[in-house]
Amino acid sequence: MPLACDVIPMISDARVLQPEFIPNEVIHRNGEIGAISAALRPITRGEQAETTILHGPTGVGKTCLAKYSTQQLREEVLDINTQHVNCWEDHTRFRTLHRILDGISQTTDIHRSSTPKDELLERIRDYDGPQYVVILDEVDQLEDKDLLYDLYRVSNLSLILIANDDEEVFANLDDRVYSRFLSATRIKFDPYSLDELTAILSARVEYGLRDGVIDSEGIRHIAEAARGDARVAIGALRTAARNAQQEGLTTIPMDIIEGAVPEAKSEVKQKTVDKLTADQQVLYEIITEEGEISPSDLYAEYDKRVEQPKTRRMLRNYLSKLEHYKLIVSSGNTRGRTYSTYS
DNA sequence: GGTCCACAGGAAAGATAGGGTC
DNA sequence: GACCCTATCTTTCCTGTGGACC
Repeated sequence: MPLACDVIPMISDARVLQPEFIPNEVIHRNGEIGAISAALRPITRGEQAETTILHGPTGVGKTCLAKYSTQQLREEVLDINTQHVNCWEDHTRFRTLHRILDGISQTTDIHRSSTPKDELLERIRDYDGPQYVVILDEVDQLEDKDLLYDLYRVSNLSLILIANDDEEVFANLDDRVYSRFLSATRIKFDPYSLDELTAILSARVEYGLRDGVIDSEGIRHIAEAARGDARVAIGALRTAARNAQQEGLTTIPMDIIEGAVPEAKSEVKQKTVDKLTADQQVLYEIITEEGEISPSDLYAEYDKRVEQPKTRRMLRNYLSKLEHYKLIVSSGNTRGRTYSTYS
């Protein structure tokens, strides 16, 4: 086996293997791209775009396509602003508004402690610059859904909303807000088929790895194991390439590919776990260890492990968050309820 | 059928943290 | 440094639901 220092690096462009990479050409989503472009087209005439809702399971390219479409728009329209807001991280009204203002450089004199959130909205309302496209990713995590109504009414501002389940987003909206979004363009994203995922991976291999590093059988194996989730597939490809390179190999053998798939799935899950608070992580840890556990046992075990335990009500909030992000799953009602890990 | 109890989740109030102003 | 204001987090209180038991 050649030493690592003797071999040419197999990764020619690591950016291509990153989950946040937006390719120059998106394949197998022509229908969805067309629908988003049509919704955004009014912007080319200086008008507000139609509100667009992208929904579907994780890893099907919703965020990628939203960003890709706004990039394409930037090439067509000289004067335009865009901003991506992750509502998991910026889930409060203040933070979301702050992030939106950040996209038009209006946050230098805004302070959490002294600027009322009403003033943030006023600033956005007063915005009279070029058309502004805001992508609200994971919009179902937004605490104050009335904000959608407020943003909807801002001229020069167009919304692209991204969620796993569009019904969940609008389930608890009052009629006034709900009616505004009835006419929005809704685009459903289905999981990629095996052939589609294979083609996506092949494109990444072509631009990200040196020739002959991985064969078509290896690519197809990753695509099969990813089960329609491009995020897992690209992660597995990245992991396999990295592991093979660390071993000083010039190609990626099948045993490394097979090991990379569960590792990539674990990495995807770990990224979500890392975003949890310490208390949320303790709950997740207990459920992972126990496999299946009743609420009362879970609360008791949590109390044992934490110095300053939160109230049961707070833990229920945490648990619903864990469930929403498919880290855990609950089954049964009232007394028969249990929590278990998501498989 | 009535009662009890575990549980989920909404609403409102309280506590806390961070930063500005004087 | 004390006070004030604000966003955010947490707790408290409450209601509704559904299974278990008599």
